[in-house]
Amino acid sequence: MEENSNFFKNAQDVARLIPIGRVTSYGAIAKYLSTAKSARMVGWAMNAAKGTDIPAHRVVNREGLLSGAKHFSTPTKMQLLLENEGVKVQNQQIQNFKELFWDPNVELAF
DNA sequence: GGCGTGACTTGAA
DNA sequence: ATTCAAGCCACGC
Repeated sequence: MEENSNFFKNAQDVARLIPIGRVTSYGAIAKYLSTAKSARMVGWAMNAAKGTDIPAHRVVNREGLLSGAKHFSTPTKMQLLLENEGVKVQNQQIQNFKELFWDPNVELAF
């Protein structure tokens, strides 16, 4: 079976729903999937999402830091992608993170 | 098949 | 406020 992991599929699906110029956190997605403690798996799902149409660069940690930037093709790719969407990033930290934060639990409102 | 690691988060001390 | 510990589960060795 290759698609038995709903978690991965859902996480990737949610990530794909992130509006341009917005960002979210692994925990937010994990919590949306009722698995708040499995935030790490979201990161792994993003790892699997690389090379797809999934904007993994819009997913950061809870501090607004581009923790996963080093896993991109280039460490600066993530920041460039975000800035390309109008998101200000400085020193791997998203500016206005609180305003740009896109919470699936709220925006999607279940 | 066990052990360590990891794109994290939360809660307790 | 900061630091420490534990939980989660897939993947590689």
